[in-house]
Amino acid sequence: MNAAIGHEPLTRSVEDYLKVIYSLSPEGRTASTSDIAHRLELSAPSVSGMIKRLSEQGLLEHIPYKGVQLTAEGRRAALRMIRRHRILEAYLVARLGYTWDAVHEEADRLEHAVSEGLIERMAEALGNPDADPHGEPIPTAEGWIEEIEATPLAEIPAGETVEIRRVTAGDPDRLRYLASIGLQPGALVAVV
Amino acid sequence: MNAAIGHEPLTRSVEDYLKVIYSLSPEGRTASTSDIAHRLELSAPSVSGMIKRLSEQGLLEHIPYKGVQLTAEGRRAALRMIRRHRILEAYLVARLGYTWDAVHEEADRLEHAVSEGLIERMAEALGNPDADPHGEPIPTAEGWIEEIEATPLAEIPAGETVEIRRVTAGDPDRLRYLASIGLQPGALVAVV
DNA sequence: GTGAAAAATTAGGACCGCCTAATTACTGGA
DNA sequence: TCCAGTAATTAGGCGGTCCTAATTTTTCAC
Repeated sequence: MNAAIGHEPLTRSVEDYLKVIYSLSPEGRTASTSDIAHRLELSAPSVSGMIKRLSEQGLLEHIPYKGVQLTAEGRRAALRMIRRHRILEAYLVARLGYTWDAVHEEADRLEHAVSEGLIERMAEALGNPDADPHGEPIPTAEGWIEEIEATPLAEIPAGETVEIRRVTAGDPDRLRYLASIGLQPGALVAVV
Repeated sequence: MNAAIGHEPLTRSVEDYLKVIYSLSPEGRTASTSDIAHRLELSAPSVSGMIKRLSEQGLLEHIPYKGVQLTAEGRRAALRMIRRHRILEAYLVARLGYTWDAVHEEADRLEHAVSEGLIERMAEALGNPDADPHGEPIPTAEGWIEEIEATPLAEIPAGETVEIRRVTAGDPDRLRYLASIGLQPGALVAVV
């Protein structure tokens, strides 16, 4: 019945599981119980139990003792959360003076509470950006996400000048340091 | 231990109870179980159970079969939620194009998720407003709330011209109607 | 190929926040 | 004053999400 309107409301927990599983199972690969548990800072049995419920709900496929993969529906829900998260981060930085090291935590809580409508208003207010402050691509409302390709800085030969695409660090201290030396998406750096 | 830092984190449910109890027990009066249940759209036994937990936590005082009243701590928490709610409403209207009939629902969800810091940034971005879009006063961060005095429009004698202070309607349809005839806080109306 | 370590699951329990049904306490009219 | 109606509480349950302890399955090194 709710399938008709697109998606039944998911709990915060479920939303968190889906996001983590999405990021742990790229390209048709599979996420393990213990990796999920580690990322969510939960015990493995808790994750086992949730996996059972989620696969019964059709959000993921589970091969016992092997791993877990999102279904199309699970992936859609995960991308919806990632879109929310990244638009929130972009908005907080652009409009409310947040620094990129501080937005993650705030967005992590807000992403469960904002309505679809508010997210779209925020996106629109920003001119529908396609990346968040860290350079991560923002999925479209339809669930399409750009596969961005970038070469790790470490692999750039000395002497070349390149543009920073994204910064995958998560640690606030590290992010502050990187910002302090100007190492942010869009910056041009010469490798020495 | 958490009392030292001001307040332990409250659950969404608890926050909702405190808000409702605050609004139902003005001036040292008491709120009844059934009124609370009605406002929260919960069963009376659920409310009874929660009241027990909240009074054990020191957030309210309960005289069985008589009613309930917030403690200083409960009142502080309630005012914190009201501040959040009203700043959110003000921000959504001022900065994201919401109309005053649509903000309530959004703020009701966000108020549980925003950080103190975000609320203060929003307030600051708006120049620390002292009322929300409905004219309701916004408590300060310290928990002080303006007692606004206004005369119901119905009590104004015909022929007088007065300024609308606040509009206590909650129904979105009614609010849209009132907005359509210009009946919003700040408007000057002549009573006929 | 086997046995120990690692990973995953099952078993069993707790807490929160809700419910309905049953009971108890209060209140106001005859 | 007493009793009926109303309000509140207690009793007992349930789903969701977490936990620890015990068990099972898999994997890997020898």
